[in-house]
Amino acid sequence: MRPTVHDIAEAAGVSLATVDRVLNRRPGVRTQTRAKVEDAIARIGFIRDMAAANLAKSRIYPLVFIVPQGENSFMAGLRSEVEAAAGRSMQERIAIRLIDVPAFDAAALVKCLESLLEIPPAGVAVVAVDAPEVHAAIERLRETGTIVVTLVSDLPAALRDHFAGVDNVAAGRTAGRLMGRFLAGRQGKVAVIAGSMLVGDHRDRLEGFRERLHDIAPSLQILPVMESHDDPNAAHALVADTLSDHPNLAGIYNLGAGNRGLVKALEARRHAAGVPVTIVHELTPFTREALQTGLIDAVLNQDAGHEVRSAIRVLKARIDGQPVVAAQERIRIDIFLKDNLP
Amino acid sequence: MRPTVHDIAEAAGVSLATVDRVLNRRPGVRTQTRAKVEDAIARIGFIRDMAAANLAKSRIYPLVFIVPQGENSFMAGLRSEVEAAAGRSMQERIAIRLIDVPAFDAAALVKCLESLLEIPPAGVAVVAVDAPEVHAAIERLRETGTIVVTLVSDLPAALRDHFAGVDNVAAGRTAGRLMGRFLAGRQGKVAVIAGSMLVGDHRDRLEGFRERLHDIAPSLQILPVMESHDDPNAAHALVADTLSDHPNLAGIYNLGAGNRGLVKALEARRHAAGVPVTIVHELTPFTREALQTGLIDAVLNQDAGHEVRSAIRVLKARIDGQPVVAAQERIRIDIFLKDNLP
DNA sequence: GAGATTTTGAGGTACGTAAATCAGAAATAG
DNA sequence: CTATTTCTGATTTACGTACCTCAAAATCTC
Repeated sequence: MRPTVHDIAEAAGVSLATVDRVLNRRPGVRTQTRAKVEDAIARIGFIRDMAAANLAKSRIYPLVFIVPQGENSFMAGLRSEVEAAAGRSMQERIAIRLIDVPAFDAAALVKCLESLLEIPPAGVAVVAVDAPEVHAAIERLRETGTIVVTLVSDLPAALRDHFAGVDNVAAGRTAGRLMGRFLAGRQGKVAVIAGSMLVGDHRDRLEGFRERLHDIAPSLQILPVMESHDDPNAAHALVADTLSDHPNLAGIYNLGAGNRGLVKALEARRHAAGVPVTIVHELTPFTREALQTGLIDAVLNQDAGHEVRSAIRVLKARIDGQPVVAAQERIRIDIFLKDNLP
Repeated sequence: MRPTVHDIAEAAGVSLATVDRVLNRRPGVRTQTRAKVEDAIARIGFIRDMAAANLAKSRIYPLVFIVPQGENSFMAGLRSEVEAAAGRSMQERIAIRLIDVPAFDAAALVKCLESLLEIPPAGVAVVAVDAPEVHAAIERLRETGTIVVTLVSDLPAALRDHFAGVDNVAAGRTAGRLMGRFLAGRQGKVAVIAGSMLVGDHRDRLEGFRERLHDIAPSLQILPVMESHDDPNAAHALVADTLSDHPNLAGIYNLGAGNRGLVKALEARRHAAGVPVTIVHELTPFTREALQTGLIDAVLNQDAGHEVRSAIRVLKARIDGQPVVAAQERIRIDIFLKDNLP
């Protein structure tokens, strides 16, 4: 039988009340006695039954998810995953509040974070904007004891408790390798579209892509990076223009959102000779369709559902001071081809 | 506040005892009364607090994992994931028994399944061998109320409650596409090595590979399939022979295990001109190393840890008659290149 | 309509932990 | 050596569900 708090009390030769004081970090225990109890806990291998503890506390974990507003499919998917998780809140003893903030807006994010200071939730998951004022706001929040995990977009590691997202440099390298291999030995030009070079993720992806493509296929020439601001219309214009400027374009890499526009521009040239190898990020209804019809060659994806569920698991664990199954919480860079679509 | 059993009693105008009889399918309730209670449950949206229920029952879920013996790294990894999960059994209220059976041996598997009939566990996860006698044994086991999920290798859907593994036809197609794209427009021969054509997974992968490679790169010629019986030494011999018979071999696809031998054979030719494009299955220390050094071009992988954890989650849910988050339980076909290694 | 049978109610204990109260013991200060 | 403060023990209630017993009520049988 698994040891209980009573067994600790017996093993340590103290009362249940004292064990409780130690376990729940309540004051009024001498260091000596505390050590005795902690020793007993280690000796008999006590593991707190979290289910029973939560029952006794009638605890719910108040969690806040802060997600950028905006039309793009990935963020919409992320939001709906958060909502789905909120729907399971009863069973999981969590209470999720989803807050929308304007995208790429550090000031708005700071304001949102500050509003949490009044009644700090137990945990916060935030799609971070990497700016000094945001750093400061998160620091203040964490000082209240709130656990903070970054979602999709990271901050320097010291500022948050965990990151639920992918390694974007590696994602860029992966895109670079695929581009290089798919264009095996060919010469030509490759267009790169970013959302905004002010965003960390996009910078990381570009860095990785450049590095790897240069390694593998030095004969390919990367055109100057264009910025779509994650807007489908802008992406459409950029791609259409590039395609008419460079009829023999070898490849296109869109490391931001706005794939809807990109696909539209490609579609217009569907039957032209020499369609460029196209690699994009995030599996959405549009990219899925384009992958299936062959307009897009590969989609690199981060699974928003996994990210949300992982963030929740990690938040709960960290709030309870419990360990995390690291391998389970690593978000992978999925490569989707037409054949391994989920 | 979330509704409790007391709320049901009140809403239905019956006593707690009756609610309990209905909830736990105990006898002695008139159909009429039962309906009243069930109606109240639906009306107030009662969701049983499983944590409290399990606490009251001091329940543990007795689970059995049946995994093939054998040296290959993938199965060893799978076993160690099961053991890791068993190590968390305290916290998750599960009791896992891990049973080894000889690989690809239907009779041994049947014997093992039959031995479970005496004290049927609540759930069984089995790496299935697809044979009629196995079907029958699993049917008998399920008749006792045991939930059965297949792991890695599937059976016809009607025979099991769930499959925790990947779509192997899709995996084969994915390999075929990668091979075709990496060999863009080249002509030549592609060698395929299977473990055994008697195993469903391997047949599926081959089917998918052939189909897709033929679509994409009809100029490539697939050599007759060789069988390694998942033995590294056999794989080594097969690859070495093939390489000397076909010095200009364009590609190698190993859809079974035994990659250690394959890598060794490739290594011997490392500095020869025209190393073949090599695609294999399952990320192990050997394939990871070979991917890193560039001997292997791509590894298709199924994450054994995910499969085991998913199997456990599904077993627990099915045992309790609870719903499953389908998206969370879909095991993906991971494509690993040198750049997106976890 | 009496007796037998089935169905329902009321109440309790248990699971493992949290959290509180209050009395008593031990340590520290003066 | 008191007076005070700090620690510790004993006990109780609660969380939401399961499961048990015993009695009472309703229904069925002849």
